[in-house]
Amino acid sequence: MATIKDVAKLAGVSKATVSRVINGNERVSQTARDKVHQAMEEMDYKPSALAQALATNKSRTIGMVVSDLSGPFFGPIMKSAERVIREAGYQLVVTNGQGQAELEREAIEFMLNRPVDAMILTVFGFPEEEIVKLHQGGTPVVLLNRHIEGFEDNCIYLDNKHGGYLATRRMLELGHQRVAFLAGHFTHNDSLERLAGYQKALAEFGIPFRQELVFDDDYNEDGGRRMCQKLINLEREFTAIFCGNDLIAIGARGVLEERDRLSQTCMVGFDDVLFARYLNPSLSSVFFPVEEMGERAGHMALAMAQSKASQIGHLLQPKLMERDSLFKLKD
Amino acid sequence: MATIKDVAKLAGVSKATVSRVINGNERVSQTARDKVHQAMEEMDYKPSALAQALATNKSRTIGMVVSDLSGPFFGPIMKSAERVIREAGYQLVVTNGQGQAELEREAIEFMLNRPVDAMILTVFGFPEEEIVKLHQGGTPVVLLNRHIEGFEDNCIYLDNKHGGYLATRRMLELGHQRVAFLAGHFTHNDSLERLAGYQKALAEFGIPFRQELVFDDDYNEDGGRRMCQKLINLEREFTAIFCGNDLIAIGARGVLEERDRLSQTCMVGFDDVLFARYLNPSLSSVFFPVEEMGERAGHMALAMAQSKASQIGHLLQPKLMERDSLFKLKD
DNA sequence: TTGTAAGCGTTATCAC
DNA sequence: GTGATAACGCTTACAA
Repeated sequence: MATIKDVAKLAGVSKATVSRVINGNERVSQTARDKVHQAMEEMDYKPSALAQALATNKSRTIGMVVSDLSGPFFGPIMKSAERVIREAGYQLVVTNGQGQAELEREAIEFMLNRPVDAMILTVFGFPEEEIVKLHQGGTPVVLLNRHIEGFEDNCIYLDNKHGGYLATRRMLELGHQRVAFLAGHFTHNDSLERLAGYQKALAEFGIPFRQELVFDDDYNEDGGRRMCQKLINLEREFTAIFCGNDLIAIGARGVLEERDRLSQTCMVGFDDVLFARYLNPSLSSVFFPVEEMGERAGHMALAMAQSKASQIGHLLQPKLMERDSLFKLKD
Repeated sequence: MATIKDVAKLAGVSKATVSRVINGNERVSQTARDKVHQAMEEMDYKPSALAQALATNKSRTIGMVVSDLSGPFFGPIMKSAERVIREAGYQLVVTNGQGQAELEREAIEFMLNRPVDAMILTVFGFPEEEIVKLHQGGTPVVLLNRHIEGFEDNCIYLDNKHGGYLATRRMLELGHQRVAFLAGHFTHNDSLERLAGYQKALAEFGIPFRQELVFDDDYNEDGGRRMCQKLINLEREFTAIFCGNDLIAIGARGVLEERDRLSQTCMVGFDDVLFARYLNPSLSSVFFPVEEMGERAGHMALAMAQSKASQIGHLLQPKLMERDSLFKLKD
């Protein structure tokens, strides 16, 4: 690998001049500039990002910690963030936190030592204070799907309450009076917010909130199965179900089908992951603008990495995607 | 941030000694070692991976280029590779190549300047010679899903022919005689190999190969739709369809359903992505051991990064997942 | 066993 | 405009 020294020698100038040419903006004579360019060309010289980083204390790298490197939810977030970041000449480094505090901490430390110029975090186990401390410690943080008081400027999150409201309202409009809510765990703030939206819609329609129609469990297929089984086994009356996410919906559908109630049960999921539309009957879902979240996260992180101010909105709006699983109450 | 110098001063030793302690294996007196450890603790010292990389010419970083950062296929590959790599104390850097030569080249250059100790590539546009040259240039390359002659030791790929064979054979066993093949583009080697398996099965059953039952198009839902429409519009007789991947299968199913032929058409997809089992009727598919591929890729890249020999298998075996969409020929 | 000093490939501060 | 030269934080001969 050719170094700046080699280029300098070949071009007959000093390293300093070559460096100036590389970094564009300096005052260098046209003749020197030409010689340098030619030499760089000739040697196929590429500056070492490593050495640049050491010298400037800027790595042009953005770190990202996600809860699941695979999976339909984080994929599009990563993808759109990566695009934005790469277009800016930065590089994205992603690691998996798996939603576990320990792994998340390890992932973050890893990136700190690297280092990165900013971090995009989707962490659940990692405590609030530490996130704030991290940011104050000099590594700017963008926090996704989590809302820390006094730290709002660094957070990007969905209007979960409105999402819950949209889904529930639509089912009520369609005549359903008994709408169950199979939430994810209420330790997740998202779940609580969606519950609030659910309640708001009920109130608007003058329907009393029934605690016995609300369940919480894991945010996955098994959780969905368990909640739906309880719902049925306890003989709770219902004609519609609002699910905390699409995986829960999948699990619940399995149970409904076994009990031969699938076609009579109105259902709305959450996130609108890719396969929702492929199911049969297709699943209605509250669309989560994942790509937009990724883009905003990328832009925000870049701005912070360059200590620029940015006017990026913190709140994303959900949208109800109506499909087969939404229909009028049958009697 | 505390540096090695600070630690040395606090511990009352030289930087060299601290460095020796950090890197374990050197001969350092116990007393010195203790003092250093205590000082590191006290200052919460973390060595700069950057400076280490510059000094040693090893970055403890593995780069990966995928064709799609989101999506059900690459997610699990990345996830398992990341786990393996992280457990070894290395870091994975992923970038998106989108299957486009230009982007792929850019992504690779990005990583070269970083630099990375090894690369895992899933690239389609990037030319063979350049891949080999890259490897010989000193950055070890692991190549996924592509098979370059004379470069086999660096490739990990699926036995596509066997996959095509398994799927087709099963449909023939179930009595189907007219099995269509909706492939991805035949510019992909994978497609050609699967075709070979398809033909092998036909031959075994003494059924003549009919070119008019084979179509090629994009490896996605739209491609599947188009191929299936052609198949039907051209009035080709068929009772079973083998699809080049699960997205093609999804597209084809859509068309079949519109024509009211879904329940009578036997179908097998390829890859066995997450949602195949969630479809209704559930989709049979040739399972692609993506996680194993990711793991092997990680191990192989690590071995290469450390110039160790590795005995990692290059060929992965597919498996047929039988679900609702596989059934006996109805008459 | 330990310290000194050179070097990794850049940038940045000075003089000239 | 340009060139020495000292950083940046670490590793690694080589000497002691």
